[in-house]
Amino acid sequence: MEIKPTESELEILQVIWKKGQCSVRDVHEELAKNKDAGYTTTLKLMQIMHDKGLVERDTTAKIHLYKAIITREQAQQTALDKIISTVFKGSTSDLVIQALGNHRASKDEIDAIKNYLQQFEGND
Amino acid sequence: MEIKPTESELEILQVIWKKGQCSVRDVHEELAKNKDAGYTTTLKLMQIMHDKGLVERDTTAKIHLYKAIITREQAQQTALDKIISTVFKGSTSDLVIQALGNHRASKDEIDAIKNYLQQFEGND
DNA sequence: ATATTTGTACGAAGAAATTCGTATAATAAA
DNA sequence: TTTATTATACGAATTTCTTCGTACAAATAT
Repeated sequence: MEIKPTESELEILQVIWKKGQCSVRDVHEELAKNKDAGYTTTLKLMQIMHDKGLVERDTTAKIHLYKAIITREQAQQTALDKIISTVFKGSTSDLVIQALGNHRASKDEIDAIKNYLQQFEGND
Repeated sequence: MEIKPTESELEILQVIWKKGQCSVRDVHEELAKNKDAGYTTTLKLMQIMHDKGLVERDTTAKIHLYKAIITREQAQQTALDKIISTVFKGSTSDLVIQALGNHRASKDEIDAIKNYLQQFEGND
């Protein structure tokens, strides 16, 4: 089964991931800070996401509450796989180096990565 | 000005980046290895890419030759920026760690990255 | 010279994603 | 209780992306 949220779906998932559980209004108001689209647009998108199985919802109350089914990690992996194959010639290290180079990672970020790499010491 | 090639445009750009300069047939035959779409589909896409300013072309001969305007690095950066902001909460190190963790980077790749990180030693 | 092949141009169908208007039910306020 | 507000449902218009058919020009082969 494919899990490839569209652009708009991703914006919505971000809000849900952050807040954990949301009504359509919760999501819409969060989106409205950066974007302007009608309330029913957000509603419709969330209904479609439900149809697709990206979110589940509790409809016991009048205000339906949505939760993510797909995890942030899954979405991250899907997104990574896609760009590694489409723009990075399949090379993970190219991606990593480009990411570090142009985003001017902070010292903390660099440290986190160095630290992470430690575990590969002598593993060959 | 926005530069956001679509999925299909990216497939075409990959071929052009690799070969440097291509006719529609060059691109189409390369794509045909993994996909099957008609020749005129590729042609049309490349014409649209020209309209959008993703590629330039030399029309002096009957067979038009296309070159990329947008570089692979630009496309990489755009793609990275997008996913870092949409799925990685803005955190480059999260992306790097996820990339290294799940793609089982080879020893060479890990070494390349460690090596790259050397340059940040004592830089703070 | 004529037919075939190989190329571009381009309109338009098809598919997917996004947006919105209107209907209608439930709750809250007057 | 009537009115206003706040929900969901859902059809349908719009937009963007993809695909292809047809027309026609140029080069090549017969």
